Amino acid sequence: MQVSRTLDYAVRSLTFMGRRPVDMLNMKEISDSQHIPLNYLAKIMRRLVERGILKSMVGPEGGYILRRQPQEISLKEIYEAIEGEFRIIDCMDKNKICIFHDQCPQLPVWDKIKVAMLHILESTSIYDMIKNTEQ
Amino acid sequence: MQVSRTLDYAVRSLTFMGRRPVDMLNMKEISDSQHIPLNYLAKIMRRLVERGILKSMVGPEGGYILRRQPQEISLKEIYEAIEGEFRIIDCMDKNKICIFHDQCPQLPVWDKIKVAMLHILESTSIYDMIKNTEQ
DNA sequence: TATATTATAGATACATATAATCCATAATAG
DNA sequence: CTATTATGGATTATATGTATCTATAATATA
Repeated sequence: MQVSRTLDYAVRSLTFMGRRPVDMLNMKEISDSQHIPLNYLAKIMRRLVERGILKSMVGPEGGYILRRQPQEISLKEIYEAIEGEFRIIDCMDKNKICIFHDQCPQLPVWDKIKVAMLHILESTSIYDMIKNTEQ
Repeated sequence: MQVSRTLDYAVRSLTFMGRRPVDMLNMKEISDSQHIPLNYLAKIMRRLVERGILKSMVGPEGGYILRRQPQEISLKEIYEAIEGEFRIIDCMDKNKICIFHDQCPQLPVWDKIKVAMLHILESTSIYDMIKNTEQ
């Protein structure tokens, strides 16, 4: 029940970029400043581009830039870009039905937790996180 | 960010036992009815005994029984018996300080989620879960 | 047009955690 | 005494997460 390092890397990069939302930043700048292995960051950035969170440009002076305002990018989107659909136990997936599924005593609790978490993830934007550390 | 199968096994076993709170049940009964590998269940049971959730008796007619009423055992206790202290990101642990710790934009969000989850885990007992599936 | 710089793509390797198995031992009811 | 049950620790297997490597495609600018 832990936030993966990969998600941490993604959030780190995006909050860093959110502080300079008009600059095109290349992977090396992000990798160096945020202490993320360059090649690993490359894979993360691709997912964020695919998801429509970032725009990329190849070539000299190229790099990445947020596609939308920091206020318009939620933590839920970032989570889903990295981890896929939000689900805290496999059997929430209709395809992975367990024999106890229909009479499972636990499922309502996990669902309640899921709803509470999703609410926080949805209502938190990159901007909100940046504010956290600005005085 | 997923509930481990081990925790699922533990909750499954305890809700099963909570339905027959006065019977001494042996591992084989639990393992068979709940579809949990016997030897793996043995390790789980030990942790629940150590934690004071179960009482065990060795020998013929031995087995396990809840130490307290189902209403008195929270999901949080079960979680902690299996996974240790509740923490959704490593840097919440004082020993694993990250260089960004003091000015981390993410930490307040993860903490908010942690608090919300803990609240649900604390306020849910074995009895509450059993009720979920009784008509 | 050539070159240096940057992202993209996929394959591969490595590390760590989770899940499962196995075997020997201790306790105890009958 | 014997069969039954839990205990304890060692070991193995599997899955997932993390990291690395190499080659390729795009493009600014000299």
